[in-house]
Amino acid sequence: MNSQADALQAPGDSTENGAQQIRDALREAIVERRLSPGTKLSESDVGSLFNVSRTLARAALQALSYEGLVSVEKNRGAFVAYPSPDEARQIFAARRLVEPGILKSAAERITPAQLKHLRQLLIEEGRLMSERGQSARRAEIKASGDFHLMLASISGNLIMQRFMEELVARSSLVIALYGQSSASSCGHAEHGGIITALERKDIDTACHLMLHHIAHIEADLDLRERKSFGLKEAFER
Amino acid sequence: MNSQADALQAPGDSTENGAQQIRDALREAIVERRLSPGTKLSESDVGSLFNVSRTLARAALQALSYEGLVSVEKNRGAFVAYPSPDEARQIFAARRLVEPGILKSAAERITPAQLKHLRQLLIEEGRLMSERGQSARRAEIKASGDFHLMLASISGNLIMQRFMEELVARSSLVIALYGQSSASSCGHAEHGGIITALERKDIDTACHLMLHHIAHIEADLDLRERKSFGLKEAFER
DNA sequence: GTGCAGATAATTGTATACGATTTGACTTTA
DNA sequence: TAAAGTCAAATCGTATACAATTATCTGCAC
Repeated sequence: MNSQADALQAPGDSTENGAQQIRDALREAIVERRLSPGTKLSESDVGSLFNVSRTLARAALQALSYEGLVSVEKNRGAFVAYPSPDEARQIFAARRLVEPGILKSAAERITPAQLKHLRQLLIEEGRLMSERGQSARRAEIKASGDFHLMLASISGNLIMQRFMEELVARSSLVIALYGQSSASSCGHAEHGGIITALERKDIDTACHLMLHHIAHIEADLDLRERKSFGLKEAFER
Repeated sequence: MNSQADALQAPGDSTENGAQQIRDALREAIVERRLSPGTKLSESDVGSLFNVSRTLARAALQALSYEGLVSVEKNRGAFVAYPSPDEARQIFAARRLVEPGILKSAAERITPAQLKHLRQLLIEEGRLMSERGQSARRAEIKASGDFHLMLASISGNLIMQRFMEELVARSSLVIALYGQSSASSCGHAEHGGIITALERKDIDTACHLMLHHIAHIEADLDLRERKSFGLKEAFER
């Protein structure tokens, strides 16, 4: 069960208090796909893994359930969320709904320094793509999300930023479940295009590129209803 | 301290489990302004008020802090959130950002039955406006928010619906703090206008009306920085 | 009377304990 | 043998206990 939950224990800022530290470590593990959808996260196991009591483990799991990354079933336990195809569609619908607005907001406030920072992020992302190894893959996933989060941060609206953090994290789960071509490579180029449009203050183009970008990510998903695996279909092959 | 926390204990669906029930009751009390911003919510007090242990009270308060309705300060306790003017602006900026999109989504899916339901909600809202008494006032506040939540519900996106619930609840706090004319009366007419536009499938008009509506609510706020009340200005009256 | 220092009270942070629910295995019986 | 019933293990739900932190009060020096 914990074959995949080995190298957890994220660096941690050590300035946070117990439950938050665990929550952040678990979230990172989920977003970077070291923990797969459906994995059971029992309170005892989480607690002993981090050397804390069930109390704190439970608090962390509750927190993650508010973010949609963990689903807790009454009297049964917590599991890494396993978003349904419909849920996946809603997540991307939400992104299509808010990201153009965030981008517009960001475009109006962005400073040259921030633009430079975005470019750096893009370069780093490209570098990771060319590297090999699981660790690089994880970092790439994270970097790809960070681009969108950076835009939210630039928009200056903390509420939208937090919402985007949730959406990006949940998107990562969806891609882990339904993604086909493991290459989010095309995404990189699109990020570049958006930055270029931003540099030109061409907001409309930037928004359109963003919508296309989200559509591309979604197009790479296979969201056919494998409804509970039919109970029969699961064996007739 | 609890002079304003008397008639709590909301009806409750009795199908929920402990902490959620308390969370919902507290949220309702906050949104309906029976609990004012800044009110201290100590774990013991909340627990004994609902006849549960601190454990559950704490869980409920944590949950509310994720929604932004309660702020918990380390080692000091939980308080009904006291949004800063800047936070208030961000809340409304977020609403301007997402509500047109939600409205568009809703317009595409709305059924005649749902339109009728919206109309009914509007009538109920109007009825409450004409009534007198605190209880009617509370119900009016709730009904006014319910209009926006209903639209989110019609949009069919659970994620956006939950986000709107958070935004509407936090807006209620902001209005309680910074609202000037206690009359959100003008809002009623604007709700009606939006419904009418929806009936005509005139999405653009509906979105514009929505933006104006949000702007009007925000315009009724006095968001000047009363920075810590100056320590002198607070008493020279 | 003002300011500092230590003690005391109140409140949160975390761990542990116990009861309730679910799950899977084992036993019994037709 | 298959179905049903019963029991034991694991896990969650909640309460309580204790430790750590913060706020408040008291007393003393100045």
